[in-house]
Amino acid sequence: MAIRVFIVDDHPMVIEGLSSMLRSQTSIELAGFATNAASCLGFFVTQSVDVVLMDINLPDNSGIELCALVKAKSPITKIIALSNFDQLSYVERMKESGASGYLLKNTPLAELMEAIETVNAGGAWWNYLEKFTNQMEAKQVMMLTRREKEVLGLIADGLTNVEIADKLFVSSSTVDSHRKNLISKLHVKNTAALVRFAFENKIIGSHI
Amino acid sequence: MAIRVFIVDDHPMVIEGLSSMLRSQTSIELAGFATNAASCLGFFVTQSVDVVLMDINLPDNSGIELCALVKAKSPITKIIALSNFDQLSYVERMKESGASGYLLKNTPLAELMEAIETVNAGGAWWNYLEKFTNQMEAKQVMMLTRREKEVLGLIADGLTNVEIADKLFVSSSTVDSHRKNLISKLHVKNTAALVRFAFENKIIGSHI
DNA sequence: ACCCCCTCCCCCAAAAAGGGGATTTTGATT
DNA sequence: AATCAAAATCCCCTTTTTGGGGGAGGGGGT
Repeated sequence: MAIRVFIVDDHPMVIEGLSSMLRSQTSIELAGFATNAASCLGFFVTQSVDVVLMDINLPDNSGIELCALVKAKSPITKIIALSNFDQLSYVERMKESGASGYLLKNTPLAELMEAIETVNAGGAWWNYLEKFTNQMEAKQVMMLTRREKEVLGLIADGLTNVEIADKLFVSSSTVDSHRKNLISKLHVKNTAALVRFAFENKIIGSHI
Repeated sequence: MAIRVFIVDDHPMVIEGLSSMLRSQTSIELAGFATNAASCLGFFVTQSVDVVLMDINLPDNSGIELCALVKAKSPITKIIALSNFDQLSYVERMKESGASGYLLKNTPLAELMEAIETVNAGGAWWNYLEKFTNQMEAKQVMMLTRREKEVLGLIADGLTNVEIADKLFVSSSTVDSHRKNLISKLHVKNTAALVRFAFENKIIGSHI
């Protein structure tokens, strides 16, 4: 019997990525998806699934609340929280709200399947801590400051250092520093890769 | 009497976007949707609709063939082709295969409704040419060549002109030309914006 | 007191942008 | 087979923008 999975994420790209990965798996049945909390709750009025992959950051309702609401409507359903690097602080709160596991959004298929099967069988999947403490510096990688994210967004808009400096009322040297820090923190070597990385990891695009 | 609409697109995000737009319209009845040609044809074995919104690019069968097959099974059904910018070359072929209209995937609701109602009433909706020829160069915008897309992908990977040249066994001048053409065709002013545009319009990254 | 963030500056090399122009290859149409 | 348009290839020039390596001071929070 296939594991019924539901996806909640406000980023179409994430839904697309996950669902295309899961479609290749015969043991998974994609029951549906939602891009906001309301339509997710709407789904659970009439239906239920085995596992929900749920983004922590949602536009209308935080994943933390939604998690509790879904568990209230369908206690058998297992919830796996999804997030990007920069939202790790909320993971513990998801656990308190009834989630059974946690995954980064860019998790490879093998681990995704393992996690789904584990929580579906009643297990937990909270191994993210190991991953990050293992590398010590990886934690740094995730932590983009407010200003850095802001600059990153403007870089992706196609603005040059001077233009960004102009917009933020700072010197172009400052913007240059931020740019260099971004490149260094995200382990990329130029702006193109920076923008791509930012997009794929939804560092920009989510809460601009 | 509501216009029965069916959606065919391999991107869940597109289906979700379109259906959520159409759900708000009382004059539309969403009859169903499919993410591939096979399940679309399956639907038409037993049922029929007034209008099909059909992606040009499908995984198992090209929209061009599917278009003809659907028209064969249900001649009264009107088909509107859907695509992104970079697939305009196929639009004429859709017309030849029996489609009644064409829309970009990110078309606003008002125009979407107008198009559906027009083709349902027996009319045609091919005004994309006006939009693009209005700006003369806009037609160019959509037409990225194979090589340009290839270079764009490598640029987004973070490679420099020299590295790309090395990989493609051409001179860096050539890659530079492609880069300039991309910037010019897509109406952006630097690489960062180029990468962003490419991502948002799924010229790259559509199959992560 | 300390660390991190934000701010700003230096130098220099590398890469990209903006403007030209040119030739060969390829594909489709007579 | 000849032709033509489009694509792909290559080169010149200059200016602007990034990238890589530093260092350094002020302010806020723990």
